[in-house]
Amino acid sequence: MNISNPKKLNRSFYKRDVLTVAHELLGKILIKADGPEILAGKIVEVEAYDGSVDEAAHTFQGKTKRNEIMFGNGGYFYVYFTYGAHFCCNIVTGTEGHGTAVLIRGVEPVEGVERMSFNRFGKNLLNEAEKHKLTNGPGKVCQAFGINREYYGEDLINGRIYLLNQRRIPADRIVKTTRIGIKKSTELDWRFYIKDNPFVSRK
DNA sequence: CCACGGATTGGCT
DNA sequence: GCCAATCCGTGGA
Repeated sequence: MNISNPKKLNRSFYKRDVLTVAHELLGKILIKADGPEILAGKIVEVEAYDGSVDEAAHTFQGKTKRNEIMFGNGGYFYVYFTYGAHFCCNIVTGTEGHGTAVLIRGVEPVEGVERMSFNRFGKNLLNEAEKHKLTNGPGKVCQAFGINREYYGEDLINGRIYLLNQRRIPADRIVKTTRIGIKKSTELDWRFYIKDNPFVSRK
């Protein structure tokens, strides 16, 4: 594993402003350690959501059973089900009462590629040319990692899912654009991705 | 109870 | 590029 500084991110990292955390999440390693097998991937694409100003956020219309984890402290996992088929996972940010989170839209596999391929396609990937299809999208990341509603509310400091610190991606390697797949608050440039990385869902 | 539509994906034109 | 598939959370009656 190509990890230079394998230290778990702590609570204070997540409790900051959602846009700051979104930026800094790029390049960090997402780990799922549930049982003997480790799955790991470098975060390459994210989107920020903030219910206080952002109509596209699930928290915009107040607290419900589905979104309540987003209103708690940062450093927890918000997993939701959508389009009758897909799970998407988010990193909750901020402090108590802030309905903010960062959607993980793309990761570059670091460890457990075989398992990810099996989770996605039911078989081992054959060609290098298709490898990017493993995890270049929010639903794909969850399917590859086996993330479902069982992980709703997982504590990223003491749980089966956590992040490892890595050097910050330089600003000139980060692209900032509008978010994908939403109909409201489309003017906000709250999507961030690592330039030229093949595991970004789209330009 | 019922209707609506979604932070997506993959297949087909 | 377009569009159907397919649950279920949410809100209103």
